[in-house]
Amino acid sequence: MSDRYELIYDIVRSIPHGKVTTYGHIAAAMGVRSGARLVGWALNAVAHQDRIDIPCHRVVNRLGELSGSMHFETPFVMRERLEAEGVTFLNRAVDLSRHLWVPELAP
DNA sequence: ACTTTGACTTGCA
DNA sequence: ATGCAAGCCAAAG
Repeated sequence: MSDRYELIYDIVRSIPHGKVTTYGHIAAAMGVRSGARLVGWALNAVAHQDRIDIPCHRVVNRLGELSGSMHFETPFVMRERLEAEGVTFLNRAVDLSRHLWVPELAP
């Protein structure tokens, strides 16, 4: 497990309640140019492991779509969780203009 | 050790 | 506006 993973976990865990962020922003926050795929891998590893303390449902792609929803038990649980937190949806994507949260740069 | 793929993003055609 | 290709890091075959 690399340090980048821990950094990803830390950032994802830092997402405020009712907010969402994107893979690209997380990757950019951790200093990687386009490590968005790493974020996806990290979350996948997280989902497969016991790191359920990480709100992976608050991580969406740049369009606000729940790309990872299909990796949950059911594609609906992710959206329901977000809606339960007060996140509004525009059709199939999160209203990023209202709920997008940009992580701070981590040195 | 090398190749392929993935919960992504950006750029060019 | 839509489609294909490249770039990035890490894990699995």
